[in-house]
Amino acid sequence: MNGAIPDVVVLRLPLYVRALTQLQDSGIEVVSSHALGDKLQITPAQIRKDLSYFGRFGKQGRGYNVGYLLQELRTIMGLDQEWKAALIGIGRLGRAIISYPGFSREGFQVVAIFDASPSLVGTDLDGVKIRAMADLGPVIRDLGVHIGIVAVPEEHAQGVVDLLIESGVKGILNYAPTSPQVPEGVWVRNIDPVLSLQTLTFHLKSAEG
Amino acid sequence: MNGAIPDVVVLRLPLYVRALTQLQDSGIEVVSSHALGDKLQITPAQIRKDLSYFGRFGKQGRGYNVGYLLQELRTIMGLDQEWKAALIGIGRLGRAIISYPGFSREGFQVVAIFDASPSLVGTDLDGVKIRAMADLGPVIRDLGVHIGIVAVPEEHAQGVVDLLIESGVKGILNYAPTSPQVPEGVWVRNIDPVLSLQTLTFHLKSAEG
DNA sequence: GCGGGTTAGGGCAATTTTTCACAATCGGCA
DNA sequence: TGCCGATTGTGAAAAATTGCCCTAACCCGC
Repeated sequence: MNGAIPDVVVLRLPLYVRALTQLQDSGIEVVSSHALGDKLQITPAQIRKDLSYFGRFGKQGRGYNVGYLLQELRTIMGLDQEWKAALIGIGRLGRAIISYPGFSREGFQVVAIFDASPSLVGTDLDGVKIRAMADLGPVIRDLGVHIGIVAVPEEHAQGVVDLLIESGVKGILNYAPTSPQVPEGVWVRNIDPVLSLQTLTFHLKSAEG
Repeated sequence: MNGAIPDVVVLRLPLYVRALTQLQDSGIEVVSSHALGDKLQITPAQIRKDLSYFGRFGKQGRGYNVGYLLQELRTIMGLDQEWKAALIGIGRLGRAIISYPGFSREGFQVVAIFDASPSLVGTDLDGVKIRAMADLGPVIRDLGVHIGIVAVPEEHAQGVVDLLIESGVKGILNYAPTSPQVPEGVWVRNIDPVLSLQTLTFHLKSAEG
């Protein structure tokens, strides 16, 4: 076993956490790879293989203890700690993001907001001060921000990403409709519902024809 | 060559369309697989192989004509037509979705909104009437809705998905934090920024330790 | 305690996906 | 016109991912 975990596996881990949390909320204490697979439409073998990258969490003849596995996975993924994020761009999209309760509920706290518009800088939003882009580097370092959430127009996205990386940020959640280039050691996840819709239409069109 | 296109390929097609559109807007008329790969951080070989599933669009020694390839890809993906979507759930998230201009700009039109709250039913939002859940089936069939956008709380998501499928919808964009189960022939794409953040923290944690 | 039924873990095979390598072809230029 | 550098398209190789299957372990009921 070498230390590297395939990215396809990493992408599935949050699904496991989410499903296990649902099971826990329903009062279910034990789950088999088969039952979990049914829930997620993933084969039991794949779930067992994925988990085996990190250790042995199950018991033969019984399955996995939901609470235990959940706790282990949360630790593995670093979800047992708070993560500080900075939001860049507070237009319509940025406002929707900041008012979305899901982030803080899951341990992601937006501790700083940046925007290029001078009229907004200095005002407050949900108790977080809106700051000037020029202050991005120092503020991110002072506050110990781990993650940048990019919600600026496409044409500014790469510049903002570069700034974030320069300031030491290693993880970026990008809502701009573009694929930012980043160096080794920086991770980006892109959120673009339009791309998802477009993969849907491909299938819809294929099914019709 | 059999007709089935791997899903990994389908997931990349919209990236190509997006990048080509950017190139076109910059007035660039020809692009090589290498240049396109640089932009998207995809290897040139992979781009060529992906495109070769659908035909031969390039010229040796020169590359791809941006406008031509874009048009071909848009046709292949069905982006040369309008797609009708129904939004289910008009809470905070649903409002953000309806006010997002990116959908209509890309040819996706929200022609119906449904919500379970009686106080909202009958009112208007951006010129689209909010309707009762009980009307979902008939309205979807009457209006010829292709895609359902699910923005209801997690506990209602599966039920709404089932309703949509029953009404003949074959493509679903799901914003609820859960993995709905669907039969063969129905396609779902899930949007959950929290999952993306959690894959980021895994890498961030690994990099630190 | 014992036996039957169940299920994890892990090696290995099958499949899928990516990358390589090269012949064929194109445009431009002398 | 004919050569040269560049780039595609594609079969084959390599790598990655998934699925299969068997063994060992565990629970439960008796």
